[in-house]
Amino acid sequence: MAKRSAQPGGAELEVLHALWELGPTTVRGVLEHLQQRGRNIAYTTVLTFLTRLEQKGKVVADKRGQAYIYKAKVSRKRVAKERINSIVDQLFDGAPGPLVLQLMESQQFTPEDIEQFRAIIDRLAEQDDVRGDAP
Amino acid sequence: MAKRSAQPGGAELEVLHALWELGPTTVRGVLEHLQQRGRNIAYTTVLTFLTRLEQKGKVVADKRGQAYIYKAKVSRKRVAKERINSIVDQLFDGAPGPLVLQLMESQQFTPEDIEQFRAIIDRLAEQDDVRGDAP
DNA sequence: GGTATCCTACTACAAGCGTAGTAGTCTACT
DNA sequence: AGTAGACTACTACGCTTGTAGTAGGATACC
Repeated sequence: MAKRSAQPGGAELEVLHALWELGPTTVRGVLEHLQQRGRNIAYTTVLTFLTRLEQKGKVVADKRGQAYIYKAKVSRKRVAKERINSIVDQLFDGAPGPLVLQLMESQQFTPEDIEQFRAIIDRLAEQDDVRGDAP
Repeated sequence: MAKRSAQPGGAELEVLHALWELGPTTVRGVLEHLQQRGRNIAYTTVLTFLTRLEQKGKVVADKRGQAYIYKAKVSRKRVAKERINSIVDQLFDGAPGPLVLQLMESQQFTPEDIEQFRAIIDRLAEQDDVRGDAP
C-alpha cells in the first residue's frame, strides 16, 4: 500500500526523470543515464531510490531474468501538477491566476511559446463565453 | 551566515505566509493568525520555525520590549520564483514554456485572469518584436 | 514581595531524504 | 567446480522538517 507522503524529493525526482526519458529500464540503466549527464551517484543509491519510489507507488518493478525492470507509474504531468498545486496553495492562496502571471513575468519565453499561449488563451476564452451566456 | 538549504518546507512556509499577511509581528501574532485559520499548532512550534527561518536568513528578528518582532526578509514573489525554478528545472528540463502550457490546461481561471494573461502576452510579444528585427 | 504569566533558549524525537556499504544469491565463464 | 561479476536486500548514518516539552528569566498583578 503506497505510503501517503507523496512529493518525492529532488534526487528521487532525478531517478523518476530518468525513467520518463528511458522508458522501462534497470537500475543500471538509470545509473548510466544519470552518470552520462554528469551526476555522480552510486549504484546502490539509485537502487535505494527506486525501491522507495516503488514503496510509494510511483514506480512498478518487474523481475525479468536476474534483474528488475523498473517502470514509472506516474507521469511527468501528474507529478508536475501536484507540485504546481502545492505552490498554488502555499504561495498563492489557491488562486492559480497570479501564479501564471508571475511565471509569465519572471521567465523567458520563445516566440513559439508565446504563440502557443495565445492559442490556449483563445480556447479558454471561448469556453468561457460558451459557458457564460450565449449558447 | 544563512545556511544554504533554502527551500522552506510546507509548515515553515505557513509561518512565512503569516508574516506576509500580518506584517512584522510576534510569535504570538503568528500563532493566533494560524489558529484562526484552523491550524492546530503549539506556541513553541511556531517559535521553532521562526528561529529556523531566521537562521536561514528568510526572516529578521528584532527585540522590542520583552518579545521579538519577526519580519519577513524574503518576499512571496521571491520564494515563489525559487519554487517555480525548481519545478522548471526538475520537471520541464529548464524550459518554462511547457510549464505555463500545462498550468493553463490544468487549472481553472476567471475571465479576469484570462484578460490579464492576454495583456501580458501582448506585452511579451511586443518586446519580442522590438528585440527581434525592426529597430 | 510573592505568584501567575509571558517570553526565549535549549533539547528531543520521529519521519523522510540523500547517500552508500555489506552481505548474500545467482550466473556465467574458464 | 571454482571464481569473478551482476544483482538485490538489509542496514546505517547524518541532515532536515514537523512537532513540542522543559527550564529559566522578565513582568506584572495584588
